[in-house]
Amino acid sequence: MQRVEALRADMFEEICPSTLLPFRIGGDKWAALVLRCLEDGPRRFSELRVPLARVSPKVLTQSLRTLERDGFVLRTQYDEPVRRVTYELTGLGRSLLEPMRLMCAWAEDHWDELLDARES
Amino acid sequence: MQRVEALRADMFEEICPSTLLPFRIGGDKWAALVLRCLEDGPRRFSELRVPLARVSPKVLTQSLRTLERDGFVLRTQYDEPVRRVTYELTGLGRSLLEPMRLMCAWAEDHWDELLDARES
DNA sequence: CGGCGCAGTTACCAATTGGGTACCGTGCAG
DNA sequence: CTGCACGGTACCCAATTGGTAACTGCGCCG
Repeated sequence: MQRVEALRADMFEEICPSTLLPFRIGGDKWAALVLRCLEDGPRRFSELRVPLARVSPKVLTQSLRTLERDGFVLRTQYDEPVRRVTYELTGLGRSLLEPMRLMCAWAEDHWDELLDARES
Repeated sequence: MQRVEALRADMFEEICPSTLLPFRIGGDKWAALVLRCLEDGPRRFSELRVPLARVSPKVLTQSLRTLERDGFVLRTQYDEPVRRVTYELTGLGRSLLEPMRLMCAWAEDHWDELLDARES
């Protein structure tokens, strides 16, 4: 009944030793990962916690609040008896995905050079 | 006799309320500006201080050292009797300029939306 | 009634970042 | 001999970031 696939717990297992990358997207450390989680549509808080298990609820909330404040994410609270909240990309947020992909492309292209530089 | 134009003191006067931008390039706050100063060729420490007058020498040194460590900038010390040091972009550093320009383009395109979001 | 899932919040703590001010040694120019 | 430009260091401090652990209130399930 779900419109899109669930997020996988290992979504960020292998990628992104992100300290190597000379880019940062969004205000804080986890913003880029959150944005990627929202690519396919709205997600609930607890859905986001699955791939971002390494991030404590407090920190995830912080990240989401900042993203909301800056207009990249829309938070919606449903007043069904049982509490439900979703987060989704705004137009502005979605427009960030393309630059993000370009940066990932850059990083892939220059991966070896980055590693070389760090070793010495 | 200088190969390229001097850097202007007002180079960064008007632009970049950079806290608005959802991007960060390089490890620290000033890295992006330093890279832009080196676009046209090697520069001496004191040349860099002109447009970056707001940045104390200590902080500028930090920034340059990080950029050097990460392989984006090459530091060269000349053993002429009078002390001379230059900084220039490496190939890797130069390759960062293009993504930087893309991000600036993105920022210009979405400037209004960014402002709107921040106001509310 | 007990406990669980949801969507957080609160209190507290440690590390990192960012920055100011002052100072240093060398080599010239006057 | 004095002083200045150069390319930084040394020392200290404040703010921000990132993080843990514990707790909250609500509704539901059994």
